[in-house]
Order: sequence, then structure tokens, then C-alpha cells
Amino acid sequence: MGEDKKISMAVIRRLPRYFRYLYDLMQLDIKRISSKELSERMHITASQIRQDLNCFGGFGQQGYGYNVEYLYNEIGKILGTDKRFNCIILGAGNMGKALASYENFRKRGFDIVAVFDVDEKKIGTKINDIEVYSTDKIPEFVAKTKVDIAILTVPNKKIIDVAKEITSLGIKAIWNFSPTDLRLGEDVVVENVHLSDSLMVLGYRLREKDY
Amino acid sequence: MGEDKKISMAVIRRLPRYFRYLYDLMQLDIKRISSKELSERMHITASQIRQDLNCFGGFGQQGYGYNVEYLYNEIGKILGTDKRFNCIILGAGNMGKALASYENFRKRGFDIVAVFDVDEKKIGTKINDIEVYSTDKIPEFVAKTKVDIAILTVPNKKIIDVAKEITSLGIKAIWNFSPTDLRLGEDVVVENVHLSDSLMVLGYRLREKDY
DNA sequence: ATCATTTTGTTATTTTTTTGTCAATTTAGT
DNA sequence: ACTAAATTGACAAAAAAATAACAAAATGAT
Repeated sequence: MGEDKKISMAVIRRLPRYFRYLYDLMQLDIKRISSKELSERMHITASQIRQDLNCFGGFGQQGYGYNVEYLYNEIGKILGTDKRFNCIILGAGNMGKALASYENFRKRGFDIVAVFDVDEKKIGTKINDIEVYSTDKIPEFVAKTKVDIAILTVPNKKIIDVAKEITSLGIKAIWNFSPTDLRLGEDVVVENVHLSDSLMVLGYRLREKDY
Repeated sequence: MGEDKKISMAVIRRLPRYFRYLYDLMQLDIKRISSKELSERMHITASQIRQDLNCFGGFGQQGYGYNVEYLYNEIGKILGTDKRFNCIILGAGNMGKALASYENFRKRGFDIVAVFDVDEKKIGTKINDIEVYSTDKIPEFVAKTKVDIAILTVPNKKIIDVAKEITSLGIKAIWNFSPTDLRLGEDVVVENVHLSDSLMVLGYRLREKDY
């Protein structure tokens, strides 16, 4: 026991991409696919696909390839899309609203169950049928509803305090949209989304292209 | 001539992060910093910092470290924050609105100069002082205004067609928020932002934590 | 001015990641 | 039933990335 060799983050971060491509294949009514053909569609090597998938066990068959629907479901299980997560959004600004309105998250198992803001004018309103509460109500809400993930779209100045409050309430996962990297100890997982970083890299690559 | 050894994307993608940390140091009135101290703040090795920076030349001084402001400015130059980019947003939905309203982009050199949508009700309105035009007007607009970057927040079904139209007009950089990976040939640079992917990885890591 | 300390830039080493190879297995055609 | 073609899973090799090591240079205390 204790056999599982650690799977690298590089592999994990590719899984959602496989998941998307397999979904598209299902939409096209393609029932089976070889690592070679998938590699051509995804612009990665077939070797990498096979090696990635083999981290989790053999999903394919020699001479046949992979059953698209089966592989889709298996990757879904690995990613936990068969489970549901309750999420709250902190910050009902433009980004908070955009995320609350994004239907894809629900499809992937992430339910936005509440939005919180300090702005009196927003409190009591609804975003895409989701109620906006006062930030004061967070402890109360978390006490009576299981909250798996906090999505933080608060102003950068407040991010540290908000993150601390949230973790003190026992929330163990944070999706952070502020420019400040969060790091909250061993037992809180954080995904930092740095949109500006991505845009700056795009700017770099654009300028580099024409020297 | 032709001397510059290719700098890896891994390094480039870390630059915005250095940039952020250096900015924070300036706010704290810290004038100089060693790779060791910065490494502790950033939770990476000092070795990596020195190696990354040396891809672009020596910005530090032995026995002293790095001058925070100087290094900030130099990384800014590498990233092109001293240049300005004109951007248009295609899709005035929630995400389009959120991005149009995000002030940080302007600070980093990215000006949103127009938003386009097909929805009659949105056309003619303004988002954060930026006019929303009909999608029909894109060719006309691009002809008279230099557009460096197209930010795509259109529905997934339309993304391929929109991307093709945009590139046919000569736009060479795309910031893509749709779940479909875009790949538009050698001379168009694309940054795909897959928010769902990031959220799914967070879900994976959360579940993994408690087995 | 001297010397111990600090700290870079660079090269060497190690680790991780990606890619290539191939035997074993399955498919599919005849 | 036989055989050629396709394709995986496993392992080996190569490439890339991260880390360590250290000489050279600057600092700062005495």
C-alpha cells in the first residue's frame, strides 16, 4: 500500500484540456480515438498523451485506441466532475458578477450558492438568481451551508484580510482573482488567477514577434 | 548578431510575477533586495531568480543585490509595459464588461479602445466610458484605428468564426476567453485563458487533500 | 586599509518533463 | 485461421528546467 507515485502538477494541469477535447469528440459522435489522432488535434505528442493517461491506469486498448466516452468519464472522475462543490463569491463587482453568471461552472460541478459584498446597494439584489448578502453574514452562512470553495474578487487591498477570515471559518479552497498571490498554509489550496500576467505575456509575445 | 539564445516560456511566464513583487517592494519603500530575500518572499529559490534575470543581462551587483526600482523598470521594459497596446473587446457579455471595466490593464499599458457586440440593446451604450459598437463595424474601426490585441469573450459557438474574421483584418494577437483553444498560424499569437480549467484543478487539489 | 561577510553571475549537477522506442496485444482484412 | 497493420503501455533516452556550487566582486565594520 501507499503505492501511488506522486502525479506531477504538469500532468494534472493538462487533464482539463483532455477533458475538453474529448467532450468535443463526443459532440462530433466520434466513438474511439488513438493517441496519434488525438495528438494531432491537440498539437502535443502521442507519447505524452499515453504517458499522462498511464499515470492513472490503462484506459486504452492495444490495436484499438481509447473509447472516447469511457475516457471522458474516467478523466471526469479524476477531476472530480462527478462530485459537486458549493462555492461562494466574495465581491459583487464586475468580475464577481461575470463569474456568478457563467453557466459552465455549474455544468462542471461547481455551484455558486451565494455572493457577498459590502456595498449596501448590492445587498439584497440577485445575480443570475443568486442572492447577494452582506459580508457580515458570511460566518452565519458558512455555519449552516457547506462551502467548499471561496471565489475572491475583492479589491486587492482587502484580499489578505478576506482570505484570513475565510480560512478561519474553515474553508479549504480559494480561487483568487486578486493580483496578490495567496499562500495560506498547508491545508488550504489556492489557485491564483492572474489575468494581468496573462495579458502581459501576450504583449511580450506580440512585440517579440516583430523584434 | 543573432546571439540571443532563446528564452524559454517558463522564464517569460515568471516575469509578471517578479514585476508584481517588485512593485509591492517599492510600495513598502524598500530600495534594494537580494535574490535570497526575494526568494523567501516569493517561495522560489534564489538560484532561479538569478538565473531568470540573467537571461536578460545582469541587473544586480555582487555584495549589494538588486536595486528594486531599477529592476522593476528593466523587467517592465522586457515585458513592454513602456509601450502601449490598443485592445478591442469582442462580446459585451458579463466577462466582456468585467474586462472593459478593469482599470489595471490600462495601468499596464493596455488600452481598451472599443467593445463590439451583436446585441442591438447593447450597441450605442458605454461600458466604463468605452463605446459599444455593432460587430458589423469592426472592419471599419480596425481600418482607421491601430488595433494590437483582440480580446474575445464571445460565446463558444462563435469563437472560430470570430477569430478568423479578426485575423483576416490583420490583428496579430488574441486574448481568448472561450473554452476552445485557438491556433491561428505562425504569425498570430494567442493566449488562451481557460477559467474552467483552473477551477477544475482547484477541485482536484481540494479532493486530493483529504483523499 | 584590511578583512570577514554578502551577494551576484556563471557553470555544473540534479531533477523533472518530454519524447522516442519497441514488445505485446488487438483489430481487421483475406 | 492467418497475417499485416494499428496501437497501447512500459521503459529508455533526450531535453528542459530547477537547483546547487563557487569564484569574483562589492560592502561594511573595525
